[in-house]
Amino acid sequence: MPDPDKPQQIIEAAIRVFARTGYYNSRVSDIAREAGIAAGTIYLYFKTKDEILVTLFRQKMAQWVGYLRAEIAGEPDAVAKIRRLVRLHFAVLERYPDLAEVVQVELRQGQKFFRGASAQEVSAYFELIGSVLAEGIAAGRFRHDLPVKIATKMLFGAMDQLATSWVLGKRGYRLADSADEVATIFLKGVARDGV
Amino acid sequence: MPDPDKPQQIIEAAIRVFARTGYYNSRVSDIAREAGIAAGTIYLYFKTKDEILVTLFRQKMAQWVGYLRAEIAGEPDAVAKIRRLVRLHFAVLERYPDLAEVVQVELRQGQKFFRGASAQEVSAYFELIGSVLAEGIAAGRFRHDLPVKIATKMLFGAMDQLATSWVLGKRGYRLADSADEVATIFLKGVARDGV
Amino acid sequence: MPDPDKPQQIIEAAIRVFARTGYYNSRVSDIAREAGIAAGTIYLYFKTKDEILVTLFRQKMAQWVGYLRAEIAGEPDAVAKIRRLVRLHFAVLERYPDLAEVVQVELRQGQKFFRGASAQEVSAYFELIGSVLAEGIAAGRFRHDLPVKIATKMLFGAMDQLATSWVLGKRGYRLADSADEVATIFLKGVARDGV
Amino acid sequence: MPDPDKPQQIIEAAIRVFARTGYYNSRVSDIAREAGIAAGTIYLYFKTKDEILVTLFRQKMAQWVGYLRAEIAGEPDAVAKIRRLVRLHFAVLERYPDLAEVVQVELRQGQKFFRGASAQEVSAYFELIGSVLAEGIAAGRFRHDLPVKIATKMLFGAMDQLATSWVLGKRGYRLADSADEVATIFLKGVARDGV
DNA sequence: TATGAATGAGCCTTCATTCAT
DNA sequence: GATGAATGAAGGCTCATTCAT
Repeated sequence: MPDPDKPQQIIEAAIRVFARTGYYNSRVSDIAREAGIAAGTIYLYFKTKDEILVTLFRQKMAQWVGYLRAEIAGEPDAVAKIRRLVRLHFAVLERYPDLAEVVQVELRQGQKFFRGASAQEVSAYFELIGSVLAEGIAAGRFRHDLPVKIATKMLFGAMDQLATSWVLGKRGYRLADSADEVATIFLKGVARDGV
Repeated sequence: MPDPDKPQQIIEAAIRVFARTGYYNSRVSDIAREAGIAAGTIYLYFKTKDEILVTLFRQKMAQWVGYLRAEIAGEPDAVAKIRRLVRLHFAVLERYPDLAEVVQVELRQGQKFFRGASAQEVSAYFELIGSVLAEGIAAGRFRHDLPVKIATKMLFGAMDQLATSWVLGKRGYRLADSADEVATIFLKGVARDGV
Repeated sequence: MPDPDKPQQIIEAAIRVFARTGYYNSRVSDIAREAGIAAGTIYLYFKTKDEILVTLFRQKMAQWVGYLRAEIAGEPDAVAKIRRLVRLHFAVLERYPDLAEVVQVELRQGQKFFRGASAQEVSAYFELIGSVLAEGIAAGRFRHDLPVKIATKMLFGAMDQLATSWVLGKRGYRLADSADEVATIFLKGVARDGV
Repeated sequence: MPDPDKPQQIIEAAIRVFARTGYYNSRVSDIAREAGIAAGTIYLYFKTKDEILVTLFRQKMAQWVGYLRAEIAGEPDAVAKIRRLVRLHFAVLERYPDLAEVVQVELRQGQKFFRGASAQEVSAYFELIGSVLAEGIAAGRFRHDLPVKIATKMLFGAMDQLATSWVLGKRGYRLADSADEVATIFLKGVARDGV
């Protein structure tokens, strides 16, 4: 009977290993050792080394977006939702540092990711942000002529850069402390005039 | 006598090759072929493949930041400088697509870059933005309590994400068209209340 | 208690698999799947993959030679026996194409076969032919100074080559149609002068 | 400058290694060691391990057939040509034992050879034999209704089997000693009645 | 300085075999 | 006996780097 936990264990091990040495500098056998299994075992669950990375990213991104979506649903309006979303974005990264490392730094390799298999998962995040912005426009909280796509990418990029700097700065401070400021600046930037 | 042009030719060739296949999937011999020289010749000018990438990034970042600094110096105030900076950031990427490809997508590999040899060059860009923000605060155009570091990263991240999306979207539209909107949203976000 | 049919089922499955992909390109798990059992089960009946092949060859060769011996026994003289033997040789191959594939093409790998474990079974075939030739010499049908060993190998080689060509030609014609001609040419070649 | 001898050296080394351990049991690094070069060097001249084997076979077969064709051309008639051909066939194998080993035993693996890339080279040999038989028929030395294709395969198979037995018997006798007997039996078998 | 053939360490992947269930 | 998940040794191939010319 195939162990239903193995793939997950391998993915978690891969996150730790990739976070430590980077995808291209990690050997499959490193992942195996980290997972406490034999190298060959990995191939019972993943066809290639690449597939581990793609699966890892898709799964984590999907979980993440799903989690964010559920959490912000309870907020009363678009402004509160954006504030919550930024706070959660940072909180997740702070809670799962290895994951943050992989997502922020390692996954930025052309071809394989945003451009490839995982484009869909990233779009889901964009769509989540976009829908909140649209809600805010409809509610008159944001500029009625706000270019949603641009604003979406700006917010994502802003959060992403804060996170990247934090990761590269070896997490020497609390990322969450920046959340409110980031939200404030962004919200002011997209606010309806006179509000 | 060392040919003073060779290293530059190699770097330009490397940009094209990395843009096409990515750093890890590019062979030194590919760069050599692209540069019209023999593989061994590269080692007369660079100690390792890594060094090509680091040199490339440092040089281009330094040029870029120098160029931006010079260009925005002529602008009358911080607001105009930010607008100009965003426009130029996008214009450069649009003008040198291979460079954009490398900088936006390929260079996001941990260890080797932001975290390592090139941290300094990225900081220079951050400092440029930061100084403009400080100027704006001093001039009363931006919030007097603006957290400069956070705002700096937000602007950089926003531009970066717009650029990345554009590169990954195979440049199917004019990146420059977004410049003014990006600047507008950001400027509004950091503006002094009541201005 | 060991299932007495299992080894045979494995052998029959192996014949089909080897015929399809060749010995070295067949996996033990392929044989298992073909036999409808688990891979591990094979090791209850065979010590190694090699052993399957050796057992297969020995068994089939022994059966084959036994069958031929019995069949030709009823023929009145050496000439009729040779004719019958050639016809049967071809008929068997035509009837069991997978077996033909394995014997003709796959088993020709040095070390493991003629030279090794199966030498005996092949010799048995040679001895059968040799004994018919001797009978023919004694009966004055074949040259009294016929070099029996050479003639034996010639007949075997001739049949073998016809069969191999037929297998490699994807059996696009009736092999049995050549039987009489082969027998005729051979018999004329070894006949006593003036007969 | 690519060494024009390297591929040939590799082929000759491969013949010795394959003769010793068989194709599937030989490692590329074994061939390299035998050739006195590094393993990687082989890949400068051959794309895959398979390609070595195919190239080897094609080249040697072509040389062999070319040599036989040239040599028998000087013989006065078809009968003399067949005698010469058999003698030479055996002589070549006796002179190049490693080649004999590879050709006789190792190359008999389905898929890859007779059936694949080398079919053409084997056919060339068949055609050579066939043309001599046709010549003999035209000259009235062989049966006018001789089935040339069958007879061709018979002669090839006969020679081949003699050679195989000799190789497998570790060459404990002189193969050439059988040449005349083989030729005699075959020639008698195909001779025109009453000649 | 320039070349590019040669090197050989390194790694992904396969698969025969084992063994706990 | 039967299973099939797990093992881990093995090997083909790549490619950064070297060095004789």
